[in-house]
Amino acid sequence: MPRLSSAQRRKEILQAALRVIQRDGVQGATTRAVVAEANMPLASFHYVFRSRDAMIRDLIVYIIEGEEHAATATLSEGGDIRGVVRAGLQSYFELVTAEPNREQALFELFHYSLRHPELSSLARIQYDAYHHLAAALLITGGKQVRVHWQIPVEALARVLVTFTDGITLAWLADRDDRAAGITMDIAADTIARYAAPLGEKTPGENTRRTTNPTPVGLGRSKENVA
Amino acid sequence: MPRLSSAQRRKEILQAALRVIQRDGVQGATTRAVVAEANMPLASFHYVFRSRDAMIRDLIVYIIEGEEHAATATLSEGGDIRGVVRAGLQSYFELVTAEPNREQALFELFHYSLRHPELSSLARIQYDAYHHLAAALLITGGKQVRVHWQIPVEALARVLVTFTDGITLAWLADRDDRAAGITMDIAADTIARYAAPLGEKTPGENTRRTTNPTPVGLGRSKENVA
DNA sequence: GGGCAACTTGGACATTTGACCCACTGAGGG
DNA sequence: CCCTCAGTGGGTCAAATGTCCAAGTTGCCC
Repeated sequence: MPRLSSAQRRKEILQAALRVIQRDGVQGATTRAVVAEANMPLASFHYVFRSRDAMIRDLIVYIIEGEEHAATATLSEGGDIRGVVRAGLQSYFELVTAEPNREQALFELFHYSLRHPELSSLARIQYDAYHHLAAALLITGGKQVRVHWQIPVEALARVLVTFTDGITLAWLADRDDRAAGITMDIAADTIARYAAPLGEKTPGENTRRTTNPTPVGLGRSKENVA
Repeated sequence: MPRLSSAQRRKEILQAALRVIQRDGVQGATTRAVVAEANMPLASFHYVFRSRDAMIRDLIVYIIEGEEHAATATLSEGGDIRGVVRAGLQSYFELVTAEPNREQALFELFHYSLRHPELSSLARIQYDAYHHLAAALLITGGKQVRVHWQIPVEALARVLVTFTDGITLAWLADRDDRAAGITMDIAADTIARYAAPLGEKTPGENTRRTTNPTPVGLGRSKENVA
């Protein structure tokens, strides 16, 4: 076994752990399984990580960081906003079907975070990252086809993430590509409905746009929990 | 310890197991933890269930059956369709906030099913149940305010489940009631958009309805996996 | 070249956990 | 009254698992 820096070894262990979790789930990611996947002696594990829990924690952080990098390339060019959104959803979906185990792993890690109070902040961070990413995509996508959003992008971003989560879960359950496609059609319609050409004033009613969506944000809602 | 029928004992163990899972997660539902929760000797467990895995399997079935019963009472009366849908979402959401651990437990059990090939059929059954339930709600809800659905209810039902899943996940992560409310507003708009007054022909364009939603189901989609 | 810090590793240990076993109890039918 | 059988008790086993230590080894700085 070659001599490695702690940082390098740490990274290799994390990557091995992710592979194991994709294959066998979070439960399967025992210290022994991970070091076997990484081709290391068991003792190397605790040289780098204080405990298995600490490793999982670092893994989640590591994944979140990686997540933010990727996925900005899903934007197609040209067309109308509905088409852009639909294409973005499609390319996300193809990622899911190509690597379903990866998505499962992310969900499991998410629920793992929720279960462990000391990690629950990571669950929030994970979703904040998703929401920011979605908002960024909406903004650049909107600019690309010269529309603006009629409601705060944060709200729309949340809707987008809601769709991707829901679509992914249902597909993981029944692997029904066609049904997922239909849901994505509707999702694209829904998002596109809140776009308006850039020059247009907010409640513009001229072109082929629809009647104004019901004002949003006035729903009865309880207090926001800290 | 009173003498019980096998069926009764089975049920008590399953309920205890669910309580344990809500509290400590699927991992925490060891045979010993479950029988402790149920106030039974360990031997009773293996008297009723062949193995822990068999118990988990039965538990999932048990929960799915219970799920189908409940939740039909979430329909409010009167108003427009958008209001009915919104109110239904709200009452679902209040269920989630009241018992977040229950939802977490359901998700974890779902992912547990996905991980174990011999249980993966249960994952599909679980979502089929959700989709049927949602379709039934849409149908009765639609009748109540005298509208029909312009696209197959199966598709809309899937969208509804997509929303509830996504909303639940995001809320579990950040506990943001207000954001969830906004997403529900949009969800209600989205669903309501595919409703039309009962007398009206399909592509009716008279009242304050919007332009026709983009035809759905023509999206590019790959083959449907068995 | 010596020394020191960083790194590596082969075991070992305590716990937890699923599963099982076998003798025992008691209620109810014959 | 006896006998069957559901249910109990408590102990045992083997496997899996997280954690740790103390003895090695390597490379680099003085």
